[in-house]
Amino acid sequence: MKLGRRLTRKFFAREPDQVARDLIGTFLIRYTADGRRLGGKIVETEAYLATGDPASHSVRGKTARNLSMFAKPGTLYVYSIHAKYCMNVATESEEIGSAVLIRAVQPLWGIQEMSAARRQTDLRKLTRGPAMLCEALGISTVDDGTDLIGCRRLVMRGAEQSQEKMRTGLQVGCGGRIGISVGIDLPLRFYELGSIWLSR
DNA sequence: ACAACGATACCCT
DNA sequence: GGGTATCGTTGTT
Repeated sequence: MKLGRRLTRKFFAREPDQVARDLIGTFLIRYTADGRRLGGKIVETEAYLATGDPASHSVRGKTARNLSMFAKPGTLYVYSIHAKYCMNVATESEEIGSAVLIRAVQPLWGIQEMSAARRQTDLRKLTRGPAMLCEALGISTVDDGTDLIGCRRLVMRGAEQSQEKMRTGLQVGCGGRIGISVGIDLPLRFYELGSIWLSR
């Protein structure tokens, strides 16, 4: 697996649906305290808009909880739900409350560690959902507000070449978002077509 | 101080 | 596909 460059501030400083689409096929990597690598390929994301999106946590403006959505693009927004955690990355620009939810990852590195963290040996159930992947990677609200640009412990990297995506036939599908009751008609969920690692 | 509620997932069927 | 455990955030007393 050839990794490309770390994703830049500029990458995240775009509309959340653009970022969500382009994140498919990139790599999410967590380095443990002893330097081991956990993570894999991002195969499913959802965009949450700053305006006109009733499902977005930023819909009622800035609060203590969603502060990281309004931080610099590339900032991690981690929130708790149902006694679990979900991770997002802030997009566009500071003071604009938009983000991309990471929904599913294809496990590639640190299978042993992630299985232990998930208390789960079935690979298909390791990172197949936003809360699952956070548990597998050891991400919680202590990571909220982390600036991904320049963070040593948590890294997002591109594929080696943008052409590589085309050559390996990675195609991105799009549809309505999952697990919410409003704004489900908006085509803001993105996923790798044909992937067996999606949340649903 | 407290109760309701989720951008969930698990454990059944 | 349905019921429910579980807990931080939020809005209401």
